[in-house]
Amino acid sequence: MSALKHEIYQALGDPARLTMVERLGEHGPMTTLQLVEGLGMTRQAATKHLVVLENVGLVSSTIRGRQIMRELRLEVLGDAAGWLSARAKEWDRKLDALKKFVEE
Amino acid sequence: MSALKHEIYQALGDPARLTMVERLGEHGPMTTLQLVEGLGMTRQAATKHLVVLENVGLVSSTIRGRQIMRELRLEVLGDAAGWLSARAKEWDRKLDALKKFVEE
DNA sequence: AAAATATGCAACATTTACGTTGCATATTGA
DNA sequence: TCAATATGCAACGTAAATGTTGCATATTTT
Repeated sequence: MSALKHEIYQALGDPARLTMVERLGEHGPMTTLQLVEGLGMTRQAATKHLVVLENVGLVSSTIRGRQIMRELRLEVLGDAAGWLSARAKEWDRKLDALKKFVEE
Repeated sequence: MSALKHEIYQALGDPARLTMVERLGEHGPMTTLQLVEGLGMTRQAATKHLVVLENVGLVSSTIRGRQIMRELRLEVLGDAAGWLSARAKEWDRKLDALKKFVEE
């Protein structure tokens, strides 16, 4: 599932979802019930968040018997991070050049 | 105005706001009216988006007579980009180690 | 087979986000 | 001074996001 740029950041822009992403990054694949722990919400609410993350490609799911393992897709996260970093650097150069131009 | 991590991504997670950030990065400081051009919304709507960007520190404003110059704060954007990149790399190592451990 | 576990799905309530219209205010330029 | 420009502020409407409850289904485990 490929997504527009802003959709990735929108997905990361919710505290519960960012926490889930962090957990998946720190501890590897886990189930809905493991992910919902301590978030202060129901399993159903957590599932909705996971669907959002899945829709933008940040998380993938694999059925394991009666449970579903959710996994962080680092390529997608890496792309989002890379794009932002590249823009920040690019704009830094551009705005610097612009500043010097104005000062002349 | 310092913000929680997810708030920065939430701010970037709207197409109109991301476009504004891109414009400010590409062309330097500009006014509300310049920023709203081509976005297909009223000036008042654009102002609200700019307030969101300002609240998370991504944009700063300076009054210039009857107009307001909006400026991209690259340090803040760089921090957000850096944090995401650092996590992506860190988790890549961790999950790789985890994978090898499981395979044994 | 029965109980426990892990999940899906749908209806619903509440809040937040996004955008509009209308009018007020301040600054600039003719 | 008067018109044009650039903006602020508030009320309002609508749609989307977030969360809940209740019940159904599928898979272990005992």
